[in-house]
Amino acid sequence: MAQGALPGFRDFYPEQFAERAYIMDVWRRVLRRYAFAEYDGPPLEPLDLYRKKSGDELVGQLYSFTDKGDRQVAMRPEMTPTFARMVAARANALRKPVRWFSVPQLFRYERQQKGRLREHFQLNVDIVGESAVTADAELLSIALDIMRELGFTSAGVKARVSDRRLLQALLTHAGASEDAMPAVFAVIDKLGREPAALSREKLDSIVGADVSGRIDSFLALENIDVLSSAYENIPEVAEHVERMRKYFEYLHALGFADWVTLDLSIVRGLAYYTGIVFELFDTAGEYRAICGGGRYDTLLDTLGGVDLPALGFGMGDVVVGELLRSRALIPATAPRTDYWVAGEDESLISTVMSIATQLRGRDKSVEYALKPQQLSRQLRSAVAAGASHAILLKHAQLDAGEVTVRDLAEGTERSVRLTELINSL
RNA sequence: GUGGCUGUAGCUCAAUCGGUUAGAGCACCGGUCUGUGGCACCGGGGGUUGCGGGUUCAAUUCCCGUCAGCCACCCCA
Repeated sequence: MAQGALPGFRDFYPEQFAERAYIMDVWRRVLRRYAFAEYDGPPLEPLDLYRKKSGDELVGQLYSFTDKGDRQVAMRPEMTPTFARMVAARANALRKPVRWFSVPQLFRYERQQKGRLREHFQLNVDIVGESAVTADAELLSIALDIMRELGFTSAGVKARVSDRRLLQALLTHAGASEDAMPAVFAVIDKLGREPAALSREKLDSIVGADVSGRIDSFLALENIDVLSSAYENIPEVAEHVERMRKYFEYLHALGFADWVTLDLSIVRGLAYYTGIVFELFDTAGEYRAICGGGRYDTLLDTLGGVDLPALGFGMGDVVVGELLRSRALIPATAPRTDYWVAGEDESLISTVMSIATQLRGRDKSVEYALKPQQLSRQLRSAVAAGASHAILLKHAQLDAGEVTVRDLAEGTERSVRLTELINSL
């Protein structure tokens, strides 16, 4: 058997390429509606660019090597550092808020599994320079609008939202100490991925049973109004609850109230997020997160030395593609050939070419048999190619300047002057 | 990186208990067809049974290794 693609890499045959193009078309179409501009950067970056943000554990998962100039380089595993560099370099000149998106191919050296390869295309959407919660609502609205455009409804896809500032305030109010916070976040992040009893046990050992019990009960809250009335008299929490309440209000105004649920256990790893965070899931729970993002107000400072608030999300093509395929939501590709030109015998090949050229001059997609074939065989090829019309050339008709145009879907045909046909296009 | 399952034609599968030249459908190419497509019939190309080693008179079949795929873990995008 022939050598295939490298593990975790994909060959895109025309059928797969069509799926990928469909997804990317939707991404670009929706982002244009939200007035975002597309950018890109290099697929290969200095290894150090990723060391700063991620530390050495992540470096182990990078597709990295030493180039011929003895530079340590890595295939980009994410877009954010590149984005941060680009924004930082022109921070003063850019009109704020910056509304940019990109569709980079990203790489990571990891064992592949469901919904996860060593390479994928990921839509990256970012807003820079706006700290108001309106920006958070606008951002999530984009992710949800994409899912709607792809054919999903609020019954099939849900966004779970949280806010790290709110979670922190609630934890503090429940009695968790500053020192315990990172460990508590780690346990909360793992809720749902490990048995509830184990999580509870870990939590008990970090903060004690009393605090742990209080944490358990507020994590279960899914209704912002309940949360709101429970904490309205506790200023250090109420401030953050109020922001979340507004977030829901704005999402309602943007038309996505049904798609969003509060879930304080959403932490988004232990990464760089500082505020509102969200993840999109299929409601059947078959796939990993479709998309994730949130606010990262300190990252541009860390990476680029520019203190600007920012927020963004990433959405990969692999999970989205699997989900679309399983829900039969990928539209059939349209026939790609407009005309198939067929001659009744070999002597007409030059005429076939000439007519094909005229049709192509009218921006039509045209094919014809490259070797002599019987007319029946040519028509069979035309159908197989998905052509919508065949143009049949016969000596008797050509003498009068006419050709036969056959509608391959209807099975009807008509005789028409060649010049008229061309000029009508 | 760890563990489990699976590898036969481009695809889906077959091959008795380990036994002759590894078969079939679909797809592809051609013929019947000097002619107007999807049908039918006939023919053709395509395989180091993932790869390597072992056991055996004999391995697609049993054993070991390896590679690849799937799934889960780790971790995250």
